[in-house]
Amino acid sequence: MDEKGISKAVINRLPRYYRFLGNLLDQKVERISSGELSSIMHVTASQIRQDFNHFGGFGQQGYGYNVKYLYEEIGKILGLDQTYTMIIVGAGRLGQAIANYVRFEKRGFQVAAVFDQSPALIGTPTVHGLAVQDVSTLAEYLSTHHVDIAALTLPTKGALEVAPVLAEAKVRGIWNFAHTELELPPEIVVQSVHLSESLMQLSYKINH
Amino acid sequence: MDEKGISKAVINRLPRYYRFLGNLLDQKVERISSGELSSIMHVTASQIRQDFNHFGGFGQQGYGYNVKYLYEEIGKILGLDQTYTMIIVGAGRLGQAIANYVRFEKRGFQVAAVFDQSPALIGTPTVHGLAVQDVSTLAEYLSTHHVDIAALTLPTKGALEVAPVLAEAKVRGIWNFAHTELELPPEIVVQSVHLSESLMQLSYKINH
DNA sequence: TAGATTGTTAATCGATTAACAATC
DNA sequence: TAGATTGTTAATCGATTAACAATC
Repeated sequence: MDEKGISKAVINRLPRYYRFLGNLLDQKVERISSGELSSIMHVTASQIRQDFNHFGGFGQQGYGYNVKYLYEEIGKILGLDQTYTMIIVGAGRLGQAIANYVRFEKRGFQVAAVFDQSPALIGTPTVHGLAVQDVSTLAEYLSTHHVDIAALTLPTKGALEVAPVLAEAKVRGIWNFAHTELELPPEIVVQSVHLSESLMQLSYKINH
Repeated sequence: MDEKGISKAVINRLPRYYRFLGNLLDQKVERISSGELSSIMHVTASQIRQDFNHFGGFGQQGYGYNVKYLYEEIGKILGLDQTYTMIIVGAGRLGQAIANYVRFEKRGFQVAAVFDQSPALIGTPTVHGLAVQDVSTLAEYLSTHHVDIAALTLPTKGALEVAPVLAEAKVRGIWNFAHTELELPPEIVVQSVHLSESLMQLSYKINH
């Protein structure tokens, strides 16, 4: 299990492998060869074998890969065998969508609190009876509660204000939906989802 | 303007350039060199010059790049000088977020209709008075209205059912938020946003 | 003109694909 | 054992960086 120095390209492919393997599991497929997986996923068999080998041999010569085992191993590499406490900062439609989404889709990510700045939203129950808290009380909340991940579903200005508060509290990761880069100490992981950039890429492809 | 054969890596970077240049414009910056842009964006100056040159010389030796001109040219390359008619299929929280988002954030993308399958949502006014229509009437709608882009903000099963209807109507692009690949004729562009994969990547990074 | 900075070629680096020996 | 398929090395391809001549 030499997981050091795995290239970013490989990591980015892991969730897709995980999704396809999950589908195969649902279809009760027990084993699969790199060649079969290759034709389902439209990538080369060579890449599949190369990718899996970065983490040590998951397969068996002459047999292929055990779907359940491979699925679970990739889940472990991705850290999906653990649980994470998550807060949502920004209780607008996107924040609500993410809160619900994470709750239903993924077991390991537990939404513990939702914050917003708008008086109109504060106190409103959103998901599963979680009341929206005032974002001005965020620092206080963080001083008494452990939080692994904060999802930032609020406008740029708010995100820039909130980022240092989260850094101070040593949150482990930030899932950033705001249209801005966040300047944070290197130990805090930032994963950004720039929806406008995705839409621009779609726009480009439509025209070329 | 030789826009043929531009690598995917370059295209994926264009929206980010566009965002930074937009910020610079807001700050009334008139000109910028690849060196300055390099230090702001944390990429090499060499890459910046290489990227821009794929589309023909935007700059001037000894001077740098004119921010406004460069911003507009990249906008054109991305197709942001045009308008697009868009529909949202799936009127849950994510669909509502996207509908609002696209309306407010980006001028060129006009939301013309919103569809859902749930009786509880149909008829409900969502954004700017757009009533949610029954997804079973989608084919009919498409036969009488021009649609450039469809955003799929509904579960996998629904997305797979709706995709061929959209293909039949020759929608130009699909912005896919469902956790699945869509099998479509090659002339239909698919841009997927897999939120769960993004969250898994965050999870990985937290642990490594 | 001199200084600055691009445009562009060449060198390096990294990622993907091909090939095949190892082995189940 | 023979056939299948991995694990892994070598070859290819593509993308990034470095260097510098062109030129504003």
